[in-house]
Amino acid sequence: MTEIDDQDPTRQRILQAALAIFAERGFKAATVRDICAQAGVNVASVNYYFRSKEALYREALTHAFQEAERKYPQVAFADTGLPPAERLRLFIRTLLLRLLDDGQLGIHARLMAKEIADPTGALDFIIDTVMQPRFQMLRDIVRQLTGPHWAQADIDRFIHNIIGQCLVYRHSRSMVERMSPDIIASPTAIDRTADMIHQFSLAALMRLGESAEDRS
Amino acid sequence: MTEIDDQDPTRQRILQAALAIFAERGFKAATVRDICAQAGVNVASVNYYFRSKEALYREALTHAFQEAERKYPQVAFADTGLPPAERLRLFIRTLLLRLLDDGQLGIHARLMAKEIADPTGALDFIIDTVMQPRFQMLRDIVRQLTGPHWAQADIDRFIHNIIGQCLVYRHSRSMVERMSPDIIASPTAIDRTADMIHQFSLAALMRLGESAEDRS
DNA sequence: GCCTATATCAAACGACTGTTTGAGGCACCG
DNA sequence: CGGTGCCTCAAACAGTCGTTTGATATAGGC
Repeated sequence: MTEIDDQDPTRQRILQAALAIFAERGFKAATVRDICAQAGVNVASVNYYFRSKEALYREALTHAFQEAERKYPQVAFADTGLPPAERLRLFIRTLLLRLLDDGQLGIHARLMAKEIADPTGALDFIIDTVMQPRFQMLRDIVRQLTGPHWAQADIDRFIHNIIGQCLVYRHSRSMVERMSPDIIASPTAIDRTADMIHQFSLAALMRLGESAEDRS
Repeated sequence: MTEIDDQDPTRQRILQAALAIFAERGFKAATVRDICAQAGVNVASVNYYFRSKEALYREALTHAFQEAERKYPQVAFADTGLPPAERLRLFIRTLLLRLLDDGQLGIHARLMAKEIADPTGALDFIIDTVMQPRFQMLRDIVRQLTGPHWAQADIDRFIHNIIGQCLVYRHSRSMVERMSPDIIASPTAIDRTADMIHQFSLAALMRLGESAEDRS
């Protein structure tokens, strides 16, 4: 929180507060007044430094992405030298930990999840430039694990299945905590959950790969 | 829409309109004026027939649940005479179809998804009376498929994984449609998607069951 | 000292929200 | 006919939202 010391502290303070509140409540439910209260500045400051709430939101999104890429690059996941099962494990683990981390680390993952659940159109360009290549990488990994016998549409279905297993712990967190209070209560439990998603998905992909091979 | 002809048509019209709009936008984003406009009644009618927007929401939720149970009971899923793999298939298929159905059939599933994603506390009692037994049934099914070697917490993780695979197609619909435009575009494609979630989950559970057996 | 640009502030604006009000319409009953 | 209860309506209410305004303070150049 106190890492950036620009020549413009109040602007940065607004940006940091906006990140936290947008990530927590989404674009529409977040209010300019709450952001300014958390930043300790006047309400008019948002429209002074940024032109509008929407422009602040866009800038917060791109800022969060650049910071995340700079500080926590998905380098291991992108390393094509690693075995595909290990790359899948790293992807799942990183995604889940970020989705459930309430601190600085998870902000951009939670922003993305909110934006995807209730799109404002503000980060279509981020989706095209960041998510598309990442999705393509998942396509390669999954295809390596299942073999060449599945259609592209089914490979994509597998990917959405895997991502969905991670997202459910954020989008349906209230339900998860009510039905199974222990499984995301501690860092150890979250680790185990990430591991289980990986084992679950890997087991599915390998068995489906084998059964598809049999049919050929 | 024109199935219920009570002695009180306008009250029913409000309820129907509320169901559609609440399911589409969630409690907070839905406005009383939009509901009344869709129902073709005055704005004051909501507070006349129901006491408040929140009371209307509660009544809409319970009404949706009773209607869904009456018209489309999860009877096949609950049939313990069926093999567990088939019961799992029916559960996944029914859930996904309801989540993606924009008509009357899917309203209560989409209402639930919205409520779980952004809880108002209005249906805690529904969760306890309806979801808990259903979740317990899933526990039995999954345990039958994996064998007795997994801890209860991990069984629960598998269940959330399965549910998450279905929910992602609603919560992240915009992302799914952007990355893979074809996989939920038609009823045929949705059928295939439901089938793939089932195959994916079944393969995972069986393989994890075998590997756990080996270790014992 | 004077001027200008930048920054901050309380206050207000207009649009929206859920809710309340009070006047009226209408059917029914004595 | 007069009255009673149920319903519907436009209008207004109080609150919140994002945004704008105009005043005020401060710092730097000449």
